[in-house]
Amino acid sequence: MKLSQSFVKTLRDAPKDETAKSAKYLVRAGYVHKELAGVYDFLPLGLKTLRNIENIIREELNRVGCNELQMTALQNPDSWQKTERWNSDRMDIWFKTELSAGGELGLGPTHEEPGTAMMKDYIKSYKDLPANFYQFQTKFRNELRAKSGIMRTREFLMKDLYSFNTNKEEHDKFYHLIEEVYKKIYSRVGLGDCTYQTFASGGAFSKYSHEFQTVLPVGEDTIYYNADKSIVLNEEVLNDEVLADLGVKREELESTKAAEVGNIFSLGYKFSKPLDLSYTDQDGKKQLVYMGSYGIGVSRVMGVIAEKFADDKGLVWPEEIAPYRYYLVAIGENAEKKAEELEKQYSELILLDNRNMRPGEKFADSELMGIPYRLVISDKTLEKNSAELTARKTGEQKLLTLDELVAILSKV
RNA sequence: CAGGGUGUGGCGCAGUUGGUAGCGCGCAGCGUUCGGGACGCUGAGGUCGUGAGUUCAAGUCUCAUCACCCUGACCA
Repeated sequence: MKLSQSFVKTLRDAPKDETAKSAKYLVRAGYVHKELAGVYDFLPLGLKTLRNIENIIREELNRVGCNELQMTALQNPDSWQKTERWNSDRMDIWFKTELSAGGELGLGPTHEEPGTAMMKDYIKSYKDLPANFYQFQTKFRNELRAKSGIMRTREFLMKDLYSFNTNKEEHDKFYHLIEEVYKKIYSRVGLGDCTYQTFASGGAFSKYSHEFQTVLPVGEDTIYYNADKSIVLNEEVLNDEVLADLGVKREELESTKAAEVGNIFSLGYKFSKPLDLSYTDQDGKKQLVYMGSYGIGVSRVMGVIAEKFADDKGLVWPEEIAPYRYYLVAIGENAEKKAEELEKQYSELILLDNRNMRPGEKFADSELMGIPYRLVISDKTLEKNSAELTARKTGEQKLLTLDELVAILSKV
């Protein structure tokens, strides 16, 4: 990609209505544009980053046999009324609207109800189970207060997965499988070292749920953990009963701030019962479907990663999710020619800064944008038939011959 | 939703006791520069969030309202 083709400009000053470090940089570097409080446009670089995270999640879910589909954002009140979640007293984050022809509609904040209702058409027999589906879907939540840039918004991209099983035992196996999948996902997006599976409130239908929390000073949650971090729990379930269940003492736990980057829930019959999602078992008897739901806020994960790794010069993306892996700067006419050739061949990997600017500005932007590696080709490096490679994260620099460079580029 | 704060060119800000609205960055043109956010000259761009009111006169005072930010509450 050539930067000269982009309409996006980087900003020297952060807009004053952003206070989160990640939000300031995401706006300055041209990844996102703010429409309203908690409502953001994803610009080309931002969208590419978001898609990279999305694709990692997709790959890992598909690997274990999950089915991707897409449901609607517009919600029929019917199924929500059956679970009593249409009522704003029970769900105070609804965006509701009306049909011109009459009748109410909601903008989906989550999809348990429509997903359960939909599956009534496909699950009839024990032979139809187990089943699951997931989607990447824009969710709408009328939060009283949006904050922290793209980490807590009113419109956001979420991966939601729903599972349907004959009984708890079968469900538990899937639940544990997804636990492992999630760990792999967080590891691949670069959060593996600082993300923990925690015990959290399970609501009315199960004792616990699990959250995945990334240690982050500006996180909204407080988590407690023991010495080897084999036990981690959310502050909301820090009580005597839970401590007894987990076999730890309060004094053995330390606390830290963290941001929730995912959750997994055993739903049991909470939705299948009111919506009557059932199957006929081997004995010809009607049984309720045992359900689970598993969410990852994709755009929030992007915000958490931005917040986690940004330094005083700007964003620092882990390699797997960066919009481009190399930021290429050419100095001098011969170098420019060489750079154009490289960009043409590896346009998915290389962001070529061919804007008519001085090198210093380009270097600063490469750092602001957080591209993992900066490549500089100049008349000087060309004398040695080489290019200079600088790692964004460490600042480490080395000279590569052009042959070595091409070898690296072809391998990615 | 409670408490607090902020609204002035695209962005960041200044604006005194009420008296013709400024600066930096950015933008446009010309020239010199070109490995760490260059420089000179010229120029464009603002009903001061919105609406009422006080006054000869309001960016400035009063009231209302909207938006945005922070803390809290809320948060499958």
